[in-house]
Amino acid sequence: MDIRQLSYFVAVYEQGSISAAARQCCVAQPSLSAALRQLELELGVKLFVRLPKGVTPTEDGDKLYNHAGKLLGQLQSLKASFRTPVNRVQFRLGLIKALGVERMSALLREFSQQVDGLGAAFGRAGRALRCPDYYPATT
Amino acid sequence: MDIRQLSYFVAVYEQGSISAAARQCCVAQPSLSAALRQLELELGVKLFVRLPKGVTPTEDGDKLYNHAGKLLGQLQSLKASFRTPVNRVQFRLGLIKALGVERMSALLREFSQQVDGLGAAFGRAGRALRCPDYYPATT
DNA sequence: TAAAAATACTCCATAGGTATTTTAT
DNA sequence: ATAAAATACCTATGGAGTATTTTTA
Repeated sequence: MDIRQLSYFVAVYEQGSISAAARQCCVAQPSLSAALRQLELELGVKLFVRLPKGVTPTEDGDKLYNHAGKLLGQLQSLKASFRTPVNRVQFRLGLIKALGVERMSALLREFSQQVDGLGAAFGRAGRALRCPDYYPATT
Repeated sequence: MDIRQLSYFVAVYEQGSISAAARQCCVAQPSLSAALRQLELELGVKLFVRLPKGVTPTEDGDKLYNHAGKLLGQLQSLKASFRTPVNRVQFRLGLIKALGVERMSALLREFSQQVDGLGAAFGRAGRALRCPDYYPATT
């Protein structure tokens, strides 16, 4: 069990649908299905009943949701307590799809390295990630 | 930030040494060093001062330790609330090093699949992991 | 029967290992 | 001088993707 699985679970719980949660989390639907399966396997309980139109939590699902909410909340407060209140500077960043993921990613990496303090906000310059085409972000 | 990093951090904090914590967690010392570096990078603070004989927490290290303790505690209680209080059966399991990790791992996997309910206790039959030779478990 | 979930694969980022060098008192 | 931490490099596990099939009211 890890943070990732729990936050995916929460998203599914709140959306009432794995696909909708996938759109919200900007990951592919099978990734969420897999995470959910792991969680159910580890806990040894079914968390949702699968219906042809989404999912609904079981009693165990409800129970986990309460726990998970508190836990994720605490993680948030932990992060918040360390986030240095830097003086923020507004800027715009234009990106076009035609650039392609890899090149765009490289540009962003270079950019974030040149702007001092941005690295900390982003964490490390990440890998090239794209929101899956199949699941456009129409939350 | 994830559970793994936080529990490694706690181990280092409580042991006062990365190497000692590595022995305790049964992972190699560089793995802990890496996790710690990630955490410090993400939070943007130094968590320990490195001394020739172990490490001592900074003020930020102390702060994180309090948060992390609560968070890990909550995770524990979450797991506990789902751990079905099965009727436990005692048994012994003999293993010899000469078997080799892969074969031993395969045997354990087969074994845990045959014993009903053991899978849940183990989680999924794990990958072949070995406690590094260099860091024998002399906690 | 149609939308959602599950399955079957492929890929690559990264956790973890070994070996070695650097650090700090 | 020496024990601990950091660095360099490699392997392989598994998270995330795409494509497709299966499920269920």
